[in-house]
Amino acid sequence: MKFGMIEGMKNNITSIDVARLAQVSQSAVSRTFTPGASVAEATRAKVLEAALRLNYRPNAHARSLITGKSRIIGLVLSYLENLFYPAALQRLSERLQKDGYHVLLFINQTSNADDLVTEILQYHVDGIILAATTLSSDLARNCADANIPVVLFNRVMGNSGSSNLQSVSSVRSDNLTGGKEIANFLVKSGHQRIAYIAGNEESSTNLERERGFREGLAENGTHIWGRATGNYEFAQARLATLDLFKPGQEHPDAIFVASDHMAFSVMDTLRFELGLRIPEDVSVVGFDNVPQAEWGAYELTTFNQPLDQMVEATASLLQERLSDKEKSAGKNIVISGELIVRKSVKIIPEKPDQKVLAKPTPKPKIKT
Amino acid sequence: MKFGMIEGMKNNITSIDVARLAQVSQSAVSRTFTPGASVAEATRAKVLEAALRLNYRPNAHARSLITGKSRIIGLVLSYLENLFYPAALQRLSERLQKDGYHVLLFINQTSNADDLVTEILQYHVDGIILAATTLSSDLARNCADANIPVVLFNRVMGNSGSSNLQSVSSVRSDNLTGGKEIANFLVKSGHQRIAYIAGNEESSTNLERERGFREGLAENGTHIWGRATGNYEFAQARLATLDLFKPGQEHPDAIFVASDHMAFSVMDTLRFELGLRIPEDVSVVGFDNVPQAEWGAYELTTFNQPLDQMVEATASLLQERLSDKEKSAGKNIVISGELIVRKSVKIIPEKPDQKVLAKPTPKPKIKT
DNA sequence: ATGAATAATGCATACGTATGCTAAATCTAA
DNA sequence: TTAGATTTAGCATACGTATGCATTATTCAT
Repeated sequence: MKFGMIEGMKNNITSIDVARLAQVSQSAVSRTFTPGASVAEATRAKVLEAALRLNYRPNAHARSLITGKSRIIGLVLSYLENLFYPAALQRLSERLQKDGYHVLLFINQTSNADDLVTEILQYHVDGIILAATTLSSDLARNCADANIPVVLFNRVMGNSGSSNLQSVSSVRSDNLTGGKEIANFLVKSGHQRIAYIAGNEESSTNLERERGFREGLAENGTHIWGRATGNYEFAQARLATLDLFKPGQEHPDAIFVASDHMAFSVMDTLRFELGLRIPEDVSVVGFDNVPQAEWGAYELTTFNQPLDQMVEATASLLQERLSDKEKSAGKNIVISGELIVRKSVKIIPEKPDQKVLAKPTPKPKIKT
Repeated sequence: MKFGMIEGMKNNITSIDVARLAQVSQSAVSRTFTPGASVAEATRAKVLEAALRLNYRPNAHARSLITGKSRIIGLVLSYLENLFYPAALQRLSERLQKDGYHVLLFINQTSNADDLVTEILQYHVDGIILAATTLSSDLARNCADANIPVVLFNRVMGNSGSSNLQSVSSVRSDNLTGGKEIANFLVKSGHQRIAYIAGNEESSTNLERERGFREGLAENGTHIWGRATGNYEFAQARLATLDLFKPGQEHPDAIFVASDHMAFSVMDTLRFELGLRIPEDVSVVGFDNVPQAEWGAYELTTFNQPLDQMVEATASLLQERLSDKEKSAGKNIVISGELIVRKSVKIIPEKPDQKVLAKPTPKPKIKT
């Protein structure tokens, strides 16, 4: 191999190099690469040719130093095992790229969100999306001070501490209604012993889904028959199932599992460890409607979180904050979803001789 | 809301502000935040306190402008449906964070890799990881010129064009041996009509796996009985399966599917559309060993790609290139995996009266 | 105590770009 | 053609930090 700096080989080509070659000022080069700037078509052409020849690309760091905008969005995730998040990540990424933004990704399986956000702030990101993670009120204040818009994706800010932070927005689906509709559906389809397997007890998603579920059951004159916690994890969901199906005692005839990801674990456990049939022996309902839910092995009835709409809302929310500057306050956007009926729930025909439910509830039809 | 700049409210706190408050020079502040720099403990303390009070964080852009290092790694992915990639992403991200690097994520489902790398280069990333994507030789040259190390993850550079680029490394598992071992296993366990469902025809993973598979079969005196393409996609894998199992004709008794993700689709199709039992009627083998493979619904026999080792190798490779500067040439690292036997393959007892292998291959029905 | 060696500090500059301002060039309307 | 309006080009500066160099403070051995 030849020695280092061979003719024409320069490591960092700057706008000055291009300017020299194109016989123009550095300003002209800059303006050529700044949309909307005032450059004559002729010089623009000269610059572009020189840039092409030298293989020049503007230095994003220098640019953001001047403009104060990095066109980077910080994205924080907790885990990716649950396919809902890879799907969300992919769409968010593509959506932001379309707007000319780039994604600085952080996964805080181990470390906590606060430290990460601190690191993110060093890059002077234009905005932050927190998915599957919450942030402390301290951090929220920091972001507010730095005037960086924050969007919680699929979470809301706990009212612990200052939830009055108007720089924090959120996008989520209508977990409350989701829980309620599932309750309705299970009761109407004739189930009597309805259990709940919870996700992370502190997460807003779990709280809302469970509350909606309880309210829905109450409206039908019944209540949760059994409950266990799966913490949104596959392995724990199995244990929760075993807990609800201890041998020698009566078991649930339906389970609402707080996420599809856990529901798959529950279904596997029911079928292959406990030898039960779904839906003949037990009905299972999930939440999220991840791609796997429609796979033949599961055919899971679940509540759809409209990912595209959620992503779109998140991106628009960011855009709005980024243009309006101080203007818009933090919004909490709720996207309504819908029940997707597949084959994991048994429709129990109403036997006339059998007191099925609270009052009459005449039609065990399916509601969408 | 009150007017803009209230007392003590400053948008961008710089090292100069900290210096002023701490009664030291800007240099002292810089050195305090530069590991290994020469600062007295006393001044360091003063600086840290002032920084804390002002909530100061060094500006990463300004820093990289000076140092020429951004501590950012560009990571390019194609798709995330296949759980192998989310898993890889998560581990890569955590591993790089541990080394103080941050991940700029690009997903090029739609756009092509070349444009993306162009964008990445604007951020003067310290390195690039390409997973589930190849890059053109043009791009490789660009990166080489900019002296940016590139690592292909789970891919090798096609020999199209200049594969002599010594700035491009690669990390992959031993696909060849994997294919071979699977062939061996299927033959030894008594299968006669062994089919292959391919991934993306041009991908190095598919080429290597298929080649190993063919060689393995050849060593056992047999060959591929049927073949179809699933292009690494769930829906296409179903069509490939239907193609191999056209009604009224003999069908395979074993299928090697080029990825677990496709294998799930194949299994669902076999069971729920074609009414076949696994492994009694058909055996299925996958490749990757994604988490789902051990789920009760599938229990998929597959070849394990040791993710942790691959990630570790990738990170070390980058580190090596980043420190040694010009030194190290591009390496191609191959990590050996191993067959994970679960329940999706039937072990057919050797019947004495039946010539099992080598010669006969009684019915040359469909040939690919 | 004293000179030598070392550590700590500050000054000034450079990184690569965007942009306000001024001067020059070009265009428009009589 | 010419004055005025408009577009374009260049100059100079600022963004926030790291770092070489010179200077001063501190340590250490003798």
